[in-house]
Amino acid sequence: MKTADPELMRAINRFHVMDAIRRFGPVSRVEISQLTELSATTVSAITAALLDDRLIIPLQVGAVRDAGRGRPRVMLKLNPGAAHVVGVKLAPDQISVGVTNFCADVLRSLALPVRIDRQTASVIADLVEDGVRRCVSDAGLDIADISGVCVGLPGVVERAAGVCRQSPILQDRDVPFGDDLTHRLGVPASIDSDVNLVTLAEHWFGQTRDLNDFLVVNVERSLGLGILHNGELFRGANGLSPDLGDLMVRPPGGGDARLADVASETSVLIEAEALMRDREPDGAPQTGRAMGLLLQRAAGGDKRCARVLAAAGEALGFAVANLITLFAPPKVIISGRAMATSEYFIEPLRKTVARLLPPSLADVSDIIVREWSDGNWLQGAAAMTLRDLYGAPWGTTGPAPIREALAPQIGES
Amino acid sequence: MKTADPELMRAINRFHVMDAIRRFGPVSRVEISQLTELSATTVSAITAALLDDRLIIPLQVGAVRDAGRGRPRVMLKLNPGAAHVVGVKLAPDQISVGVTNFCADVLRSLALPVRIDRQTASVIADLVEDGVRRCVSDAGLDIADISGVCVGLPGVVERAAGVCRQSPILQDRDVPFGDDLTHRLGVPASIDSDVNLVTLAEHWFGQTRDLNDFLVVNVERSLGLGILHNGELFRGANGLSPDLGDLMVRPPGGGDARLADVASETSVLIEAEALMRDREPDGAPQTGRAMGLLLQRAAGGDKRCARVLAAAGEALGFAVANLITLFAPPKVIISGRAMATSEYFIEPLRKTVARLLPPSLADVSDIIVREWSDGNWLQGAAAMTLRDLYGAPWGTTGPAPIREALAPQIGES
DNA sequence: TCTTTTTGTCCGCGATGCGGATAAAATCTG
DNA sequence: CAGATTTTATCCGCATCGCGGACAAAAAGA
Repeated sequence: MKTADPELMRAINRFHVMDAIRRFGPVSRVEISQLTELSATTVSAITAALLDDRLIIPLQVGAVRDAGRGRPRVMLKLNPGAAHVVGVKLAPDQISVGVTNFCADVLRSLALPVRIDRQTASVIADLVEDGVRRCVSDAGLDIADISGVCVGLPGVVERAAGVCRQSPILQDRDVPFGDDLTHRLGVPASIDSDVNLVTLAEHWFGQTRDLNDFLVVNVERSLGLGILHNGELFRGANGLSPDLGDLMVRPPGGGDARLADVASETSVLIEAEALMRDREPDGAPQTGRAMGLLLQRAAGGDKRCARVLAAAGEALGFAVANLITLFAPPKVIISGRAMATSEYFIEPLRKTVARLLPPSLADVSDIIVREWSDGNWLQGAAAMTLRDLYGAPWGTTGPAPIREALAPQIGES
Repeated sequence: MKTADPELMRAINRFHVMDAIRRFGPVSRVEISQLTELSATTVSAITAALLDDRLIIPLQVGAVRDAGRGRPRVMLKLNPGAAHVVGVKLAPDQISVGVTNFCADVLRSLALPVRIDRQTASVIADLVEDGVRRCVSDAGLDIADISGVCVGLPGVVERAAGVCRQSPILQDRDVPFGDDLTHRLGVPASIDSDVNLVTLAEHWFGQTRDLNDFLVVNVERSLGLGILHNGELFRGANGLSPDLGDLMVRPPGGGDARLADVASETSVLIEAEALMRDREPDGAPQTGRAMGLLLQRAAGGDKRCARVLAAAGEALGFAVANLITLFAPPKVIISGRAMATSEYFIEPLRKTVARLLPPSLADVSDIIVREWSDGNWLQGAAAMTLRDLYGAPWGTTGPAPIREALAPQIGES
């Protein structure tokens, strides 16, 4: 635990100032003062320190005249060159790497179309290392210029420990990716659930920017759940991010099933395989291709194809209704590339949620659909690292845990 | 938002000191210093202020010799008389009221066996008001001595607003119980989900005292869920506490059902009614009586009765498995009076959880069963109010919300 | 009685935030 | 064009806080 001392005070206020500058673009000191409710004096002191550290810079482009008399405001903004970070996204069929500056602008990105499902963790780490080095070099930077790396991957990830407990793209469990990459690259590397990255990206850059509570449900080959609660990413105890695919549902047919086996793209494709094969006899089609075909057929009036998508939507809707019951978020964002944006999937989902939600929660949540590009993911990964560089000091003032060494001693007295 | 100023610093540290004194009974200043990691100087200053406010008192009973030389430690403890609070629990068939002191010791309690299911909110408020006044008077106190009142009731409660959104014991929705009672009694009154009270009681007084993350599942006439996350009660966005009974499940028979209609005592009794009636022809038996009978028959080897209990346990186990997947709590506490403690209910629950949990989470959660008395609930209600009196300063340093008045102004500039 | 040991308090330092005065830099006015 | 006005940013002095070290207090042991 961190005790509350002047240093913490400053850390908190400095973060507030940084946060205001980040969120409200070029902004003057007075505005920061109003936004943060800090005194002008304090803002001045903190911005002076930030300027001194080169974390922010004044915007002097023609001095945006703000149509009033008086001394003109000096607009401050993040210094794009203050730091560079690397974001990596591991997906079953692709590794995406991107270098961003301090504003999370993607300077250079790189996509390696590799089927990593069947690779060992060590091989994957090799690929990631190469990708990162290559991408950094392509961006005209040296690896020493990089302040941090964040890797997003599906599954259950314990960010604090840098360990991936379990993932659909890794055969092993408890893979210490964080330390491994830190060691390989000589740069602090962290890992997190891919959905957490997209959740943070949504919070920092998306339309949900000013919303402090929302859920992100990511539907791709696997299912992910990101929870923003009170402006912070929600993690279970131990810092484990939950895996939506591990939730259990009972399909109408009976029995128990993991949600991932019912409502993910992978499961839908398996389900649809028979339907597809009857007109496409050349074996199991490629994933991306097959999903396109399925959506196309559903749109073309193929009832059976539509039914497969609807079943997945209903299963996910069931889970989403329960999540809304638990978290009551004002917004639920369904994201994904192909299936997630199809009306044949979304409409049944919406209907199911509406049907199952208790009356008292009927109107609290908007369900919106958002398609994400690789750039968004990389921005999320960047944001995750940048958040540390900004020095967010939260989670440090909780009640003290009982330290084992001390507890018995007190019991005796 | 609260800015980080010296005042906040002091508030945080003072709370840490109060928390240490509360949790570790009579404790000396050095020990507080070690527990909180605050300097001896700071602890001395804060305890001096607390002593001055009469919130704590030195324990001078014979000066507990701690078997060492040197200046003897002055043990400090909470001043029981520093404040008095009232806790109220509303259950379908009973109103419990208790007066506690600053240490959450129940000084006097009172149980009104009233079937409040069918009463209007106004009548219930009348009953509560009378009960509180009576109990306070019985304790030899005046209503003016009471620092706060907290009412726990099942359902969806928005504590911050003092409104009960929806409850199985109230026909109306959005009942503003908080303001109503505050006005009636002239004492700050708050309401909360009953299971939140028991969760806080567990955290403050139970065996889970030093655990910062756990779930409480309360099984009585209705189903409740309390979540302790990071040492704080978890509430959904809007401060709504989730209602476990509103979670949806699919019973093996097919269709959708609210968990409350499958796994609560009420639902089990309805299910079992037919079985019971065949030997007990005198109409629907009393609730408490009927559950006893059901458990007795199950223990006596009645397979059908056991099956009814097992079905409820399995349904709840299904939900608990999903909750563990989401929150990964080290402990899950199943609490309740009758059914919750029966092996015929718990064993199927445990088995279901074990069967459904993903391998990566198989060992993270202990499921333990705890029977709660009225006293425990009242302590929880007391703790909820006392927490405010201690001045816990959390949740005040989050990122600033965009204030509507200011946001457009910034957009223009 | 004197030493040793442990506990609690006092003093001075540095850091922080804040309010008010002051400087800075523009427009408006005559 | 010079002074008044207005708005912004900074400087100064003050109060509060936490902390480290010196110091007092209170007991047991030598």
